[in-house]
Amino acid sequence: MATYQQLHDWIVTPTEAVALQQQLRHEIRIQPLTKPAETIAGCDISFNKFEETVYAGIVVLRLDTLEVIEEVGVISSATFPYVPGLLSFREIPSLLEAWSKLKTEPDVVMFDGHGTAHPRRIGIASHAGLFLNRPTFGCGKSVLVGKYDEPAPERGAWSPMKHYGETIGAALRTKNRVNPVYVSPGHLIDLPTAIDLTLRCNGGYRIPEPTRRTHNLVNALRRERTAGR
DNA sequence: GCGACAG
DNA sequence: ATCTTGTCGC
Repeated sequence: MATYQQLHDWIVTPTEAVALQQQLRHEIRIQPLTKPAETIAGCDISFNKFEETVYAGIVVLRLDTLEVIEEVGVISSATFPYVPGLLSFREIPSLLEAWSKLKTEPDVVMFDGHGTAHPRRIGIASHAGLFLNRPTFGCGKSVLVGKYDEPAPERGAWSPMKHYGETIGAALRTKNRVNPVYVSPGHLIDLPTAIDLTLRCNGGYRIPEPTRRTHNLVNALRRERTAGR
């Protein structure tokens, strides 16, 4: 089974969560990959509004063919509320449960959210990367912080996201004439590599395959386990 | 002080 | 995030 490091407790108050981020941000490493990646995993959770039950899942695919190698889904519970900037405290606990059930060890992990494109430079992708101790990056559908110039309309075009003068990520076009996705490194990876991997996960949709497939998985799980109430 | 605000 | 049908545009 896949393992991870339990760096700290998840039962914290919003104030303590921010303090933890300020402490953990210094451990994040933005650098090229140490070894070429052959497999990539997507992570996501689904839930019914107003309910604490969450359906978390992870789908692992081969980078060259995008064929699914493994997928796991778990039914868990999220106690921490959704607070902009503190998403990791709501989603990571359940995702770690799913992670522990994996038989395969993904070379890199993609998250539905941001990495360094965060007010304190430690979004869910960066935070999870520290626990998983492996390359991670974020690919979100909307911006949390940062400004950018509209990239060219063709797939592959991108422009840097800036925040307080620094480049924190990129607005990347994954499909012609369609809104861009927002890519940012999480941990043990750099922006150019994160952009490259995102483009390599093309399935013809705006959302890259790891995230898209996982989203479908957890939604199916939620609906079947919620069908009759 | 007034907005903005990943999923 | 989730709730939902049709509709405008390439």
